[in-house]
Amino acid sequence: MIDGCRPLGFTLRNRFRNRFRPTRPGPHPPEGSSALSITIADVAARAGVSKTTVSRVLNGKGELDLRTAERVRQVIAELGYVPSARAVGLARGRTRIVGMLVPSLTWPWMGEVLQGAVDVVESEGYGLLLFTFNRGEESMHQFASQVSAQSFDGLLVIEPEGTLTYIEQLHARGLPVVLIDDRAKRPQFPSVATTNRAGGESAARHLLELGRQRPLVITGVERFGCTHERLDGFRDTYAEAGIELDQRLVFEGDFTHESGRRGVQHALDQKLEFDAIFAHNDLSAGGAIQAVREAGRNVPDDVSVVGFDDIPYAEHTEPPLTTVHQPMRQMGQAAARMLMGYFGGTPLPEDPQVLPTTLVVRSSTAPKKSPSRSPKPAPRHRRS
Amino acid sequence: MIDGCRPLGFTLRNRFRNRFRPTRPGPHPPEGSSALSITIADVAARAGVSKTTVSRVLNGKGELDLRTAERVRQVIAELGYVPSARAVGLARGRTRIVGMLVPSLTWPWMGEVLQGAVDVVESEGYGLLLFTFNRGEESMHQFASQVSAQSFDGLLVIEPEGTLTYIEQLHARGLPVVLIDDRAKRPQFPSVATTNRAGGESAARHLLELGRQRPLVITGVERFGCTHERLDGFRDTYAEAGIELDQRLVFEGDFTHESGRRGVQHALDQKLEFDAIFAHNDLSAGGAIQAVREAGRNVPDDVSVVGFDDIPYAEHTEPPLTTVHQPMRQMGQAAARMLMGYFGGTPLPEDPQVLPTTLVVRSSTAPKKSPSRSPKPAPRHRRS
DNA sequence: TCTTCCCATGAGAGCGTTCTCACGCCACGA
DNA sequence: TCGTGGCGTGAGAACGCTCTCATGGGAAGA
Repeated sequence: MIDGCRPLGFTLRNRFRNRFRPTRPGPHPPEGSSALSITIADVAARAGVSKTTVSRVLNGKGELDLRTAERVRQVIAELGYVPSARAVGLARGRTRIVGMLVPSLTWPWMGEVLQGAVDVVESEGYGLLLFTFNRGEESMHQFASQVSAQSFDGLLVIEPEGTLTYIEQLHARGLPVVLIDDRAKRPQFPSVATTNRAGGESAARHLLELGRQRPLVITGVERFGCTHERLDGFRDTYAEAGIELDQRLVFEGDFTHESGRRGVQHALDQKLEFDAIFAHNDLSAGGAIQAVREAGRNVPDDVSVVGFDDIPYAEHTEPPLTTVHQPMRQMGQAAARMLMGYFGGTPLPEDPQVLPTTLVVRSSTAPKKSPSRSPKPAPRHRRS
Repeated sequence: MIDGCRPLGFTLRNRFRNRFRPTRPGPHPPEGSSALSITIADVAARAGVSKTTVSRVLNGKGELDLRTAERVRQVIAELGYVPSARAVGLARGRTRIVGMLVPSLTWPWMGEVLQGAVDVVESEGYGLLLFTFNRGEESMHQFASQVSAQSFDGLLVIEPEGTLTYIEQLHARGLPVVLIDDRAKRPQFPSVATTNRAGGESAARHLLELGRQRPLVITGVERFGCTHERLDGFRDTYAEAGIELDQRLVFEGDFTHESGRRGVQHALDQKLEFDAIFAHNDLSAGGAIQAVREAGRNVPDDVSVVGFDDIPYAEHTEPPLTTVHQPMRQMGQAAARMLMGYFGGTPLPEDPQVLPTTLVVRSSTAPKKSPSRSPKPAPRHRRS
């Protein structure tokens, strides 16, 4: 009666079942008519046991006779039965779905984070439900209503600007939330972050080692915490080497390619000397490189450039960009793992889990070649 | 008894309800004890009507007294009630979730497609459940089981290589599927595609208009349909202008930056003349540009370069890349809209919906400057 | 005034699971 | 011989909705 195509749980009849609901013959389909889709009851009947027993086999709970279990398992395989996610969700009160809220999907490093999160979530048999903040207020409403509808068990979030308070409320009200923190916000709930400050430091150290004493800094958006952390780390490291950053050489950018160009242009217009650039992301670093070259100066010799993020683009600038790698994929993974761990019983850590940045040296940086002013190529801080 | 924090549907008690299940006092919670989460029954009780009536108000079905409806609506607002997605799903037999299966999330244009799909899906009040093929066989198993569990109502898919047959099976068995076709596969089910052939043609026409008579072609992966379509369109257009492509100038690439460099290198090594390059994607176009420049030739004057895709990187190559724009976001939107339409009653179209590519002219192409051989700068096909 | 019909509403089955209890059976010890 | 206890199993409530079918009351028609 029931054959071949069952394992997928979709049959043509099933598909139309609720849309073009046929008049039902009665409360129960006539004895012996084919089931619309295999349920636990079908398995139970065929195996000659109760639904309870089948459920026990499925979930490995309770003690049951080995032979019974084996028989049930066989029937399950035969029929290709898979429990309905909807029904399990309702009965258990959980969906085995985690939500993920992101500001936009088109940011250059977003794919990495997403991939990291998806990998972990999937490998635990969970699903990843995606939400974006692309349509502003309306997006937020949609999202809020999905939260209320309890469509998912936990939330991974890269904060859309200005929604932190709302997310904090969700957390306070019991929704497990893990923030993937790209802006150094340090929220009142579990999060995964990276070492922005140490990243700035490593950029500075690298440039100092190359003998670069007058760096131009093209920052990120001023209101983001990460901008300050990156700048502070950079500035302090230079200060430790006895070099105070020239305030005129700190240019506020906005993470765009264009702002990198503008930063360089500005310095050039003001006739400010600089032998290096630290840009707060790769896009603006790329813009900076182009502007420098168009001004007839060489990268990396005249001006060495360091970026931040290490997006794929960084490999393809001319010359390939030395940059501070942010472990975006790992952050996605870590956040997802935290949430999975929580579902498994491990409490969520209060403190942010911080993953280290690493400096990736490519060809946009090089030692300063015996400049006319300073007789020694080796920078001061390396004398020991 | 019920206050403040309810609208979100999450309370601390609710959260632990099933995990650390407390011994229940009995089959029903004691009379008057606070509900764990507001249900339709709570609303019904408070409004002095039956669950049925509340349901009718929610879904706008059936005829009901205006005042009753108003009263119910008010109670719903007061309590901040939102129907449980799980329960609705079970009762209706649908989840209001669409699945989306993609090979990888880190491809440069994937974010665009995803964003397009998410936007449409969200605006219809659906959710998007994301699956990737990143972990090969295992991914596919996970995915298959979610399909069987009927976790979603329909599927948007960018085909992970080699899974077309499987997807076709799903479709045949009644799962609504729309393919976002990035490789010109022309499957046996609804899909959204783009004009690869016309894209190749427009690239050729543009180069011909610029007087470029010896183009080097760096193709995509040979086994992809899109590679052939792009090449055929390009070749045929040149043929129409009376120029047969030199077979030695057709280099098989693999869509990587590196393969673009290799293509140019190869032609250079073979001492083959060329005054233009048509690369089958932007990444390889970028690599090609760099190789050309490193060989001491100028882009666009000595060699004009046209790419394909129009990913963000194309704006930032040096010089900015002229390329054939693929409407990835629109494709995502169109596919999602098809599926939404189907849920609304419109049947899925049999034929692929084809969205046009457009040529985006930037600075990597320029008219050929009075070359020594040909006295006329204007290409032949423009004489009319 | 008595039907007839429709409109607004309610009771409750059903969706496909999980989980709580209860029960029957058998071995074992007294 | 009769408890006693544990193991394997089953009945059926609960999860929170939707939807079918039944019903009561009033307006309209005879």
